[in-house]
Amino acid sequence: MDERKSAAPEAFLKPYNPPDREPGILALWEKSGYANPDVMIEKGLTAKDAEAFSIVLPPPNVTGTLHMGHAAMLAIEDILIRYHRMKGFRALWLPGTDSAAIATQSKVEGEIYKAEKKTRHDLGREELLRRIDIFTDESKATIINQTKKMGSSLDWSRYAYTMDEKRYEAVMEAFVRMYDAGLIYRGDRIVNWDPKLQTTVSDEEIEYVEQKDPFYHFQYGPFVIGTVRPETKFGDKYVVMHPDDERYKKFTHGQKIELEWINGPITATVIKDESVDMSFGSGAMTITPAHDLNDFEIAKRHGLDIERVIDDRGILLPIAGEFAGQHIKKARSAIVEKLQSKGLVVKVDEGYTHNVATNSRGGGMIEPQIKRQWWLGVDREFTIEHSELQNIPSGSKTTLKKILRSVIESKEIQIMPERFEKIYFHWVDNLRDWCLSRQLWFGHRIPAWFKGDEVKVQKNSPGEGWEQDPDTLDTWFSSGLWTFSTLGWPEKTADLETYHPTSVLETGYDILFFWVIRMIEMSVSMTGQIPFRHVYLHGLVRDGQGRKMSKSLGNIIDPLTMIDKYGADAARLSLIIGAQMGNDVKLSEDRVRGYKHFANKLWNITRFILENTQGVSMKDGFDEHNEHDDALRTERRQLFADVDKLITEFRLDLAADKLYHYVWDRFAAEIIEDSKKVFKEGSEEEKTRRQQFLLHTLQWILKGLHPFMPFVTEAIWQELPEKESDLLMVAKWPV
RNA sequence: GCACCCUUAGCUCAGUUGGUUAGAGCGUUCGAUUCACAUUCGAAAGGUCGAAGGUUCGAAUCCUUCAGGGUGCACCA
Repeated sequence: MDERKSAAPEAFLKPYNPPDREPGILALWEKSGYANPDVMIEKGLTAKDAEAFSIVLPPPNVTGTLHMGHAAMLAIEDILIRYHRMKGFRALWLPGTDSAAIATQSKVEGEIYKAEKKTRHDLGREELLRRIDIFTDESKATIINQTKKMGSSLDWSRYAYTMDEKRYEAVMEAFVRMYDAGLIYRGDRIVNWDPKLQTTVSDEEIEYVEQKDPFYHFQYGPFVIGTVRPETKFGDKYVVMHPDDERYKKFTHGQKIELEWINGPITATVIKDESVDMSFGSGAMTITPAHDLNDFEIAKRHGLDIERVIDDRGILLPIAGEFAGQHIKKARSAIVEKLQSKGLVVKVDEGYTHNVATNSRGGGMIEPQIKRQWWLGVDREFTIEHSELQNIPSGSKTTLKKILRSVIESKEIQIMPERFEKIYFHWVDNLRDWCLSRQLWFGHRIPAWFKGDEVKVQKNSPGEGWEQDPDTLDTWFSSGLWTFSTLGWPEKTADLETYHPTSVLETGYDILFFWVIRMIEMSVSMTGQIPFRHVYLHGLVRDGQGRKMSKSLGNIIDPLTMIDKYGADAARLSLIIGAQMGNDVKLSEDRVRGYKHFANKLWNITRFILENTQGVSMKDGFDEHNEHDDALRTERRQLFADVDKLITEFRLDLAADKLYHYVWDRFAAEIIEDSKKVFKEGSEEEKTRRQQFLLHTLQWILKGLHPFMPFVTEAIWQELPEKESDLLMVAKWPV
C-alpha cells in the first residue's frame, strides 16, 4: 500500500498518536525500576559515590484530583529529576500524599450528613476515623494514577503518607522533642475560632473578605464610640483613648465613669493607650478583649478583666442579660433597636466596607476566642544541640525567628525568583506564635496527657488515670517535617544521610509561607540541617485570559483531558515554555495543541533519518572526529552547553524553548532540507558523513528533549535500531 | 496604608552584567507542495517597547515621577 521506498520501521508510517504509546511507555519505565536510585546503582547505571539530587514531592491531598497546578509542579520536578538522572546523579524524587486534616474531615462529614443525616457526634470519634480511612484509601488511587500519567518518574517504592505509621511516629517524636526544648508551650491566648467547624485555625489559613456592614455610633457616657459589632458590646466596661488626644485631656487613666448602657447603668473605666488611632472616628473606643486580638493585647497591657461574651457556637452568654441565649446574627438588630429606644444611637453609616476574617479551608466566619491551646513559640530561646548552619553553632542559644532569617541571609537556602526573599523577610518579621492544636478528630493526636492539673508530654500514656488531649495537630505540623520524615527520621537512615538536605523544593508561591517557613523551622530544630538548598517557586496556572481557573467561571482546563487529547508531552511543554518562574502561566488549549504538533514533528524527523540511513550503523568517533561538518557539530555542542546552563539556572522555560527552535527551525527546516540535496547529489563520503551526523544528532536531540517530553522521545528510542541503553530514561546526557 | 509584580506585534510572551535594523509562537494575508511531515514549507503585513522626565556616546533594559492591571501584607474600635 505504501508506495514510498521506505524501509523505516512500520511505526513511523502513521502520525504520532500519544494514547497508543503512552501506557506502554509508562509500563516500561515502571518495570525497569529506574526511578529508584538504588536500582540505578545496582545496575551500574549510576556510580555508587555519585552526588545526590533529591526532591520531595509536595504531597497533594489524598482526596484530591489532579489540576493544572499539580501538572505544572510535576512537569517541572520531573524535568529536573530526569535531567539529573541522565547526568549521572543519584536522583531521587520521593512521592507522597497529604491527609489535609480540615479539608478531608469536613468533606467526609459533609458526605455522611448528606447521605445519613448524621453528624460526627452521632458516629463517635472511632467510627468517623474509620470512615475517613475508607474514603482516603479509595480516593488516593485517583491522584496517584493521575500523577503517573504525567510521566512523573517518582520512586514509588518510597511512597509516604502523612498519616502512615512512620510519619505518625515522626510527628510524635518531633512534638515531644520540641516541647522538651521549650519551643512548644500550652497557653491561654486569643485564637481564630471557626464556629462552623468548631476548631481553631492558624493565622495563615485566614482569608480576609471584603464586606459591607452598617457602622454604628453609640453614646457611651460622655463618649461616642463606633462599632460594626454591637453584639459584642455587653462586656465593654473600658473606654480607651490615646494619651495625647487633646479632646479627652480632662479624663485621666483609671478614672471611673457611671453611664447608661444596653442593659442598664454600668461603671466604665478610662484607659489611655498609645495603640489607639486618634484620627479614626471619635478617637475613643470600647474594647472586647475576649473577642479581638488587639483588644486582648490592650487588656493584657493594663491588667484588665477579660470576659467572654460569645460562646463557641456564636451564642450570647449570660453577660448579655435579656439577650443571652440568642445567636449573634439574630441579636444584632435587636440590640441596636434597644439602644435606639434608649436614645443611645448617635448615627448609623450604612455601607461601611471592612475586611472580615473567614476560614479559607471551607469554614465560616472567624470569631476570635480565648482558648487554652498548644503553641509553637517563634521567639522562644532554645538551645540547638546539633546545627550544621553557617551562623548558628551547635549548642548555642537561638530562636526560630533567628534561624528563619539566618538561612536566607547566608544564602544557604536560595529562594527563586529572588524577589520573594523580600516578601519572606517581611513575613518572618511579622510572624506570631503558631497555634498547633485543632479540635478535629482526623489528624495526629497531640501526645499530651492530663490527670487533674498535671500535664505530661510523651508518646505513650503515663499510666492509669491519664487522659490524652483530645485535640489533633494542625496539618502543617506534619507537613513541616516532610523533607526528613519521608527519609526515615527519627531513625538515622542511609536515605537521610544521602538525600538530606534535599536539593530543591518546588512549589507554588501561594504556599511559601504556609509551608516553606514551617519546613525550615522544623528541619533546623530537629535535624540541624536546612530542609532544601533551593526553593523554586512556580506561578499559578490561569486560563487563556489570565483569569483564575474556577468551577463557577467554567474555565477549568483539566490536565487529564489535555493528556487524552494531545498527549502528556504536549501538556508538559505547554506548562513549561513561556512559564518563567514565579510568574503566572496563561494556558489555552491552542497552546497544548501546538506542542502536539511538535511531538509529531520529531516523529517524522526520525522517519526521515531512518529511511535515509538504512543499513548504516553508527560509527563511534566518526561523528565526533570529522573535520568536515565541524560547524554543525560546534553548533550542536553550543546548544547543549546553553541548555545545560539554563537548566542549572532553573530557566527550564528557556531551555525547552531553545531545544524546540533548534529542532524545528534549524535541524528540520535547514539541516534536513540540505541533507536531501546531499543524498541526491553528494559523493559517497559526503553521504556517509551526513548519515552519521543525522544519526548521532537524532540521539542528542532525543536525550536533550527527554526530560521535557519523555514519552515521545522514549517511544522513538524504542524504535531505534542502535542505542546505548535499553531505555532513553537512563541514557547518558551528552557532554 | 505598606510592599511586590506586570504593561513589548491582534493574542500569549522572550529579550538576565545598557550595545547593530527589538524577536518567537499563535492568529491574519499571499504563495508553494508527487518531497520525512493529515500536524509541511516560503513570504508579507503588523511596534511612538504604558506615559513623561533623567543618566549615558548609546536605554525595552538603569534612575525618578505618574497611569492602568494584578498580588501579598497590615489596619479597620
